[in-house]
Amino acid sequence: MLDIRQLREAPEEIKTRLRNRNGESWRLVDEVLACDERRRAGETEKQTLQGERNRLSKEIGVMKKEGGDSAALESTVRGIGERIKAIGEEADAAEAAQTNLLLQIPNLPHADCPVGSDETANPVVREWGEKPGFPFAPKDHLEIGTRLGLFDFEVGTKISTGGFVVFTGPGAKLERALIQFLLDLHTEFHGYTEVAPPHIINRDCMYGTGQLPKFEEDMYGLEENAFFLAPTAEVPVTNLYRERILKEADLPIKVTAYTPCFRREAGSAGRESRGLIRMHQFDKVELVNIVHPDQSFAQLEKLTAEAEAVLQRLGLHYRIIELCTGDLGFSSAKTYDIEVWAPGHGGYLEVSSCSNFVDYQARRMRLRFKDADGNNRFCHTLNGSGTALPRLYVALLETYQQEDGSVKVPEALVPYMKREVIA
RNA sequence: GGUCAGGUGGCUGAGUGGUCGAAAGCACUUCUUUGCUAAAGAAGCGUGCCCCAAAAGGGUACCGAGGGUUCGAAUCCCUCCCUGACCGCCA
Repeated sequence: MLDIRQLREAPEEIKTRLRNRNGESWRLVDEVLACDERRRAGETEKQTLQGERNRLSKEIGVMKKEGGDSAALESTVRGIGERIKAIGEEADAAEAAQTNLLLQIPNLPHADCPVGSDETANPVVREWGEKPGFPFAPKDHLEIGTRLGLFDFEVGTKISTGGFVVFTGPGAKLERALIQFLLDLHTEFHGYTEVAPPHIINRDCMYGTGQLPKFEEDMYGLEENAFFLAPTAEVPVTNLYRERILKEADLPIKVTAYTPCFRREAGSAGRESRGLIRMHQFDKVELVNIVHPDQSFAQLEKLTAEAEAVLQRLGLHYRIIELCTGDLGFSSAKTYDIEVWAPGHGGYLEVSSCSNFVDYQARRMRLRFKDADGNNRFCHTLNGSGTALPRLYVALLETYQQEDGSVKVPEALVPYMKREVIA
């Protein structure tokens, strides 16, 4: 949520920055300000009347104690009460409208965020490693995995529906090995605390991190959408700290979690979703940071490096791109995507998205810290995938495939897989 | 799922219609004193919003949430949520 005070002070600047995003959210700014004006006028009047009522009610109390007749005063106060109710309803309506609009306005892109309308304008920030060469034509992960019996899409569809897969035998073990490897890496080397949160999450949390109110249809709802299957661990983990006032010394907070993620992915199909690339349920290890506002952009660099460490240890070629204003997620001020090279697929696959939300989520969830002067200030929140599993899986199979159809296990995973080759 | 008991400030806990944002204790902060790894005393110590150019200050709301009754609600009534105990069921 944007700061209403900031909107009041610099509405034109905010509109300009919102216009760089896709969508028409900038048009809401004037509407919000109109609501804000009505709201404040109503509140001021209401509070004046409430003060009057409080004062007179006390007088009635005193009068009754002394045995006087308070009927006339009571009637006056009753009239004030009616006006409070009427004015209060207007003020409440204005406030509700204002909040509703604010919840629909996305975060401001960072001032340095490259301006562009879609992903073709995302600059490549850096690359690591090189595309591996093969003395044979590399196969894609579906062919490799099917031949080795690592997963079964047909039976996934049979017991659920399209977009769900069953990992089998060594394939299931590889999935588990990757989860272990990722959690160990982040807890042992990057200073993260591990949590295992619920996967069924209530609506308040969805508002807190920004999935609601705009993206309700992207999620799997339960109990008439009173709850949702978590689309990412970002939601439960960040909301662990919702409505809290932390001590400054508590920051930064770094929490990691493995969870399955559930997404409807309506309207996605084709080559970009072949095989494991886009599933309705997938595993992910998430990294969440809650930091001091002065630190958040520096922390975004560190967070990205922590996610990159995954690919480096696994020896997978990748590149970092920065999202331009038109491609930036709803709640984010700045985002780096990490894209891993998948030789059989013949393209880069997004395995991680590392974002700084600045105070946008924190304001929605009233997550604050008390600074040295005793003021309550909003924390900054960040998160990044560290990393998503299926595409990592794809890149591993395709990068480490051998001519005989077997797959070499990268050194970092051997202790978890307890073998050097999947054949 | 059922029955009963509860939900008050960071914590414990008093308050059953009026001067209660709320006693007291603990914790915390500052100061004083004695001195030594502690003790005693004093003061301070919730959050949001509104008014004010700002600071100072003032106002208003908040005692699980939302409604209602009343001149006036932490206190009475209704609905919901949550917690605990016991029973049932169960990995």
